[in-house]
Amino acid sequence: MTLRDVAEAAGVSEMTVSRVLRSRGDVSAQTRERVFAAARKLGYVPNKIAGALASNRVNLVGVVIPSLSNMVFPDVLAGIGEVLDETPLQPVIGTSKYDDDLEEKVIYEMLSWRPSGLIVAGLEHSDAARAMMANAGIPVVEVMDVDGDPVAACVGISHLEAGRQMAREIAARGYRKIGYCGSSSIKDHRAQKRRQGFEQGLAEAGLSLTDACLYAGTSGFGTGRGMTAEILGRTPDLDFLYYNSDINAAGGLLYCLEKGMDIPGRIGLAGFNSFEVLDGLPMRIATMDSQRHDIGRRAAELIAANALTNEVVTLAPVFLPGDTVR
Amino acid sequence: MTLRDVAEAAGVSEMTVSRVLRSRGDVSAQTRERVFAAARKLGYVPNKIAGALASNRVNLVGVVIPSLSNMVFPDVLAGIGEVLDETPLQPVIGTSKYDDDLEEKVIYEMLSWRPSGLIVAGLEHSDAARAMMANAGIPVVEVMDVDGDPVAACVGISHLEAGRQMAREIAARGYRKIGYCGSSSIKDHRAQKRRQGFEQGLAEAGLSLTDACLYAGTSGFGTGRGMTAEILGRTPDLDFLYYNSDINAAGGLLYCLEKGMDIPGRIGLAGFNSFEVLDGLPMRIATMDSQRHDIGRRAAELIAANALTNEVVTLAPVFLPGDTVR
DNA sequence: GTGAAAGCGCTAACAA
DNA sequence: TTGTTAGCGCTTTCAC
Repeated sequence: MTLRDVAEAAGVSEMTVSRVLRSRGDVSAQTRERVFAAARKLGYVPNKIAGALASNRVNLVGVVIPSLSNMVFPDVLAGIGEVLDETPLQPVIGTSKYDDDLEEKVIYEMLSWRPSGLIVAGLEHSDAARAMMANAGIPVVEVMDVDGDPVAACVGISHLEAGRQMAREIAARGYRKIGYCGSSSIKDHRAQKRRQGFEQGLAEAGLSLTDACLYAGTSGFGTGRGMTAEILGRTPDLDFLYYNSDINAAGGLLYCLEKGMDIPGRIGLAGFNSFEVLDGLPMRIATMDSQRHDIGRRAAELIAANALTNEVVTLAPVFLPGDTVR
Repeated sequence: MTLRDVAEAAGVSEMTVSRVLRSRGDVSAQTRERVFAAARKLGYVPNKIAGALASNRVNLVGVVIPSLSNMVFPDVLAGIGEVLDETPLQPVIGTSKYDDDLEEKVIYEMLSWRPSGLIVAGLEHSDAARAMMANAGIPVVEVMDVDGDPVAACVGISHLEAGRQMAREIAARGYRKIGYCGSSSIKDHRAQKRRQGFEQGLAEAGLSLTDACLYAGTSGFGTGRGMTAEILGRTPDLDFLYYNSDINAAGGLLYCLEKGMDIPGRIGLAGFNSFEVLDGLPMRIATMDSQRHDIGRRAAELIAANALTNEVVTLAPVFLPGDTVR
């Protein structure tokens, strides 16, 4: 089923069919109707492969993220989608599973489709991936994080600063024996930066981390619960726990409540990300809104504007005290 | 940057370059090296658009799901990804936002790229969408649900039967005043089928639904909490609550525990889906594993095998009693 | 083992 | 307003 078939059925040239189906140029209402009728009758679906090759235009935007299971990324995608819905552009998602080599392959695959733009999560990539992004000749935006050396445009928050700010909030509230619960994966660059900023912030307040508990695997209530049990078992006099994610913090919260601990008096808790699903826990967890929806929007806006810039857009995360800090 | 550039740099024909880069046919080791070197030096990225047009092969599999925010679908995608990772095929995701017209457009867009297969969630589609799927000429698989009239191959569970089975389990455990909490959206076909099956199952046990509470919007702890407060406020003597989703059930669980209710004695709770993140709640919620990971795998296997069949694969959901039923 | 010619289905550019 | 021509970058096919 090709344009030619439709053209024959409608008794016009292929070019006229092409014009009608793309609403380009002037075509008489009568011809247009005949073409539409023929296309509909034949169930014609245009071949974008051929169209893209001929026009040298591909209305796709590659989006490379580590994972879809981490609730952070669907929110970024939602922001991207909102903006691209107003344009002819369509996002195409690829996942890197937190693996730089796989990310490189995914980026390569995407670029081989000659998309109109590329959005990649994070600033840490293989040299080859960085080279591809730099030479892609299309708008490329690195998202989520601004602490590093972007190859291209960049939209995100400073996770270092987010950690530092959290430390300041905690210190100002008089917590002194502070523990950290997070991922042991060095691949989780942003969580590592938050922890680093957090420790810096504590140092600036004359404090330091008393204990830390790390896990391998996925975040979850069970994970948060387990880490909390472990760290409090080891260091019972901690008066604050900072978690890499709200999900883990929620597990910790449930654990502490079950143990009858006074929150936020005896112990305070804070997480990161601000997930809407969690509204409805016994207490609202102190957290920081990571602005991921806006990050998606801003990145998509740069792509939609065909901006070949290297500008860095730094958004400010917002501290939400909730109920788990004094 | 085209094949021609690489060919010139390597001093061979375009055809030889093409063969080397696709590892097709016999090329001398020496020539192959020269070509690789040239390609690497130039940073050549093949143009899949042109390749696809010439070879009439597109190694993409379209996957159309309602939403990425609903944790159900990332699990299905993970199953699909696992299988396709063993093949040259790549999934491309599109979302319909629970809108039949949008779904139709997304399917149309996908088919216009001439993918090697198509996976679509659900059995309810516009007539045009059904026609496209029937005439796509590629393997098409409808997933999640088997209660209905598939156009193509189909892999899923019976949500009617899942609801019925849950009703049997509840009735067998002696619960008698039963409430349902779920979505008011008629677009959530599978939840509607579970409810319908649930009511049938209750009827078979000589019972009926005492009350129901519906919400518009997204599921979440807050939503579950709110529905639970409302339905128990209205009908305080309910002894069981069946939720459309574990997420809402979790909110209900937290609410009931706060009110000091005896679970599962005074009241029992059950949800649907079995989400791993929720392991770690104060009690394990009674639920049903929806087999979504396997559904993804089986669907992808049909695509990978290039199966142009209309077979229906019915998987069996598994009842998990947890701690919230007697 | 390598190359030349033709053409995939469409659109840009120009002609009528 | 409509049609004609050329060609996008690759792969298929066939020749050497």
